[in-house]
Amino acid sequence: MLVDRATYELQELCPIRDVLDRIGDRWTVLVLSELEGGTRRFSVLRRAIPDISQRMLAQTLRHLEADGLVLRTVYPTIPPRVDYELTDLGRSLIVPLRGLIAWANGHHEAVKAARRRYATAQEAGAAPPESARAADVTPAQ
Amino acid sequence: MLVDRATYELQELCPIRDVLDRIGDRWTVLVLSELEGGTRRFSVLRRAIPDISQRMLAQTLRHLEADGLVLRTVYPTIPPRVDYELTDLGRSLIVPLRGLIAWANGHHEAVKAARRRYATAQEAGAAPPESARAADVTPAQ
DNA sequence: CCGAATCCAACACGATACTG
DNA sequence: CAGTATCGTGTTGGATTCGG
Repeated sequence: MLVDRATYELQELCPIRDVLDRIGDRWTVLVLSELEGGTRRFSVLRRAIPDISQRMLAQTLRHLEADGLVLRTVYPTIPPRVDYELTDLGRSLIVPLRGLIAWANGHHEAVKAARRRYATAQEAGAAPPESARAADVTPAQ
Repeated sequence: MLVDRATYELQELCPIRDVLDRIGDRWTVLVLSELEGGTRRFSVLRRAIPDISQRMLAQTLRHLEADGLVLRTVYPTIPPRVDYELTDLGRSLIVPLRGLIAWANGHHEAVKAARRRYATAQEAGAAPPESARAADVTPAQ
């Protein structure tokens, strides 16, 4: 069994869900990816991930810091400057993450193809041939 | 770099996000875990994952089917019977997933410890000593 | 420059009721 | 047995504004 059911049923927060809740959000993996290249400043991260909002970047970094995956260093200069870098724990997460990313890149086309097949199969089943449409009584709303 | 930025910026849906959106939801990994043990009927899956609602189980299975990770077989008997099983694509995803799960199990304590440290550090900074509380001018609301 | 606070829309999820 | 339909709710994330 993939997941340790006993731990899960004890309700003491399934470790898998705990981890997936984080890496499953929209930006965490992208931020980890940037930090893999070394220490980065907040503004550098923003520019590197153009469509992340300030709010989400700050939130994502705080979560990563709280989980001990990222180290945050504040330099009380003017203007202020904050550096972020992976901890050892953070770097250790990158290893299995790489496996998942490799799978995603390697099988994304297969997944998209499956979705197209599924979508067309669905309309074929859900949408009757045109000759029958006029008699369709199910209301659109 | 962990994530293929070029693909990401082309906006043609980053494969990583596409995969994480799915395995990041509440039930997908749990369902995959059950199906790893072999073919399962709908009702068996429900009993195996006690706190999943009928709605979420059906939805999760439909997503997995659409993505080509799970094969759905309907037997038009009375009462009806539907079998679910992993496809080859689904089984191939389980491999990297296992790595992530191993990390989660192996480092969950470290993450929880980091969170406790972070939480206490936060209250220490946010909540001034009692002697100063009376003079605190920042309104609670 | 870094980030907190607020407001708001979209959606994931659960509970319940109903169907073939 | 195996779902779908509907409703209500909490959470996620984006836009904007303010502060140190």
